[in-house]
Amino acid sequence: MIKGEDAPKRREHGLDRAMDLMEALRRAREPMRPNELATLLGAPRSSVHEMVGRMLALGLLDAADGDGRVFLGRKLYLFGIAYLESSRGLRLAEAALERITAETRELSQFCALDGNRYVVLRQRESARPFRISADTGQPIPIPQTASGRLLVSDLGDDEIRALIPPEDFRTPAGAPIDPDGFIAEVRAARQAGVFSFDSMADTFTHCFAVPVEDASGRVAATLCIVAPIDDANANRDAYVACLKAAAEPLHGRI
Amino acid sequence: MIKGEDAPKRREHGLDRAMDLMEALRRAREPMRPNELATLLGAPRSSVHEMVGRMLALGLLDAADGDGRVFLGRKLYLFGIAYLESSRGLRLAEAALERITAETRELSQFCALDGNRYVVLRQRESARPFRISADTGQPIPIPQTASGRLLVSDLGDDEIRALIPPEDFRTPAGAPIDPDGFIAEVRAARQAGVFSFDSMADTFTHCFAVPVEDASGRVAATLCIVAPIDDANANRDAYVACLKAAAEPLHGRI
DNA sequence: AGGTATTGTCCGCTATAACGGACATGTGTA
DNA sequence: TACACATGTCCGTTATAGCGGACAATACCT
Repeated sequence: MIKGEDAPKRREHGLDRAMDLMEALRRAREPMRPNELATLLGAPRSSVHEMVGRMLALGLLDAADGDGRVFLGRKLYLFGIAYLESSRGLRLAEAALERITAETRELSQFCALDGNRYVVLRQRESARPFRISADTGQPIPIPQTASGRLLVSDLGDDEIRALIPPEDFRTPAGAPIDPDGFIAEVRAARQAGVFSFDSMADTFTHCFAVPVEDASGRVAATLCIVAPIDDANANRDAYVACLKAAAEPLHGRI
Repeated sequence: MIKGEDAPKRREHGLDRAMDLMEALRRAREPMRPNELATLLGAPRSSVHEMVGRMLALGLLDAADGDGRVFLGRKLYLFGIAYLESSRGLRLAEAALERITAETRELSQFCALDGNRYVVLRQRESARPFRISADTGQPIPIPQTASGRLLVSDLGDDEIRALIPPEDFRTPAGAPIDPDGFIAEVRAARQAGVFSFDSMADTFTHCFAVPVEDASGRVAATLCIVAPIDDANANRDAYVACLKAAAEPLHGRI
């Protein structure tokens, strides 16, 4: 199973290359030139040019601006809509979020892992005057999130260390996060069925997260509340109870 | 440019095959087995099996249910979100829809072509008690829609006939639509800068559509209002004026 | 203007991915 | 039970897609 160290001229499969291109554009969050993509990925320029051309023809990429820059295409948006409308998990989650925000008046989120990063799949914004919001779908280092403690809790210590890139053990501000302490929090969170802490993204919010289990009992997603710190302190028990109650009908149905 | 008629054992490129699979699943709107997909597409079973396996590993497809059925994967949803958040056209359209529905209290839509079909890309629902809604992203035969008259209006007569499949010249109920009459409506709609008719999808709504032009002056999308027939009759001029005003800032920016 | 760097295009080579067909397994029916 | 059919897996063959490198065109400095 272990491959040789000296990569002896691997020739990449087209689909993998296409995937790399789309992921690179998603991370960049802005259009790029074929050559930029090639250098960023360390891929042959000619291959990237040909692949970009083919993806443009299919609508997987769209031409941006006047020059040669490209970005994710409209086809991907249409596929995304189809996924959204046909995913039982997301439909159930939507109902759960509605219920949570209706009851608590706080921002609620449905989150999962995307590879080795955390992402918000759906969120329900509160009707508060000062609205707390976040970017849906944006990959975030796992250790920076409350949900992250739960989403990796089915893995062993070594698996967790192998999954999370070392550079992700840092706060948004750049301060290091201790892997041992993180893993300790992971174990405690899974045990308690909840994790909460003051957000690392700002200084005025507190995040609660509870697990949503799949049919085999593994943590497949989380439900979260992001609340102003004062609210969080005042309503901690009610918020946690609300989250757990909302997660109940989702277990085994994700 | 013209290929030989007798397809002499064409071997399909992997990316095209993957695209065919995803499109088939999108049209089916439900999970399918690899074999179903193979027979539906007329593709080799072994190739489809291998491709499905690779796409599952990449997250482009997800396993559905317990058995071997697959559907569009979460990755596609995440790409769709990235497109949505980075598309200037959709952002502008969102603002236009908000304005239209705020002013008219009617359902407004932003539409475009997806290949040879019409799709709703974004919509803004009215706050009416009897809400009129439609499925976003679902491909619909061009002749069944008011927007369709505008979206093909940059093509010549022959190009229009070549683009639209013969079976699409039918109402949802199955009644035939005359291609010549359709093309006449196309020309009149482009001339007037608006098209409206009673919806073919039901018996109680009326649809208005105005074009949104790209930088080269071609119709790249449409803005629409779907209203109860009585409202449409009572407010025709105001609705058309509202649509044209909302479309104005979008021209050349799509 | 001259020179350097960057980007897009073209083309032959070859590793390999799509294919076809055989095999194995499971499922429903007579 | 036996048969027919559908589905997943494996493997050798061969068309071809990804690669590397050369070339051309353009932009950006000095």
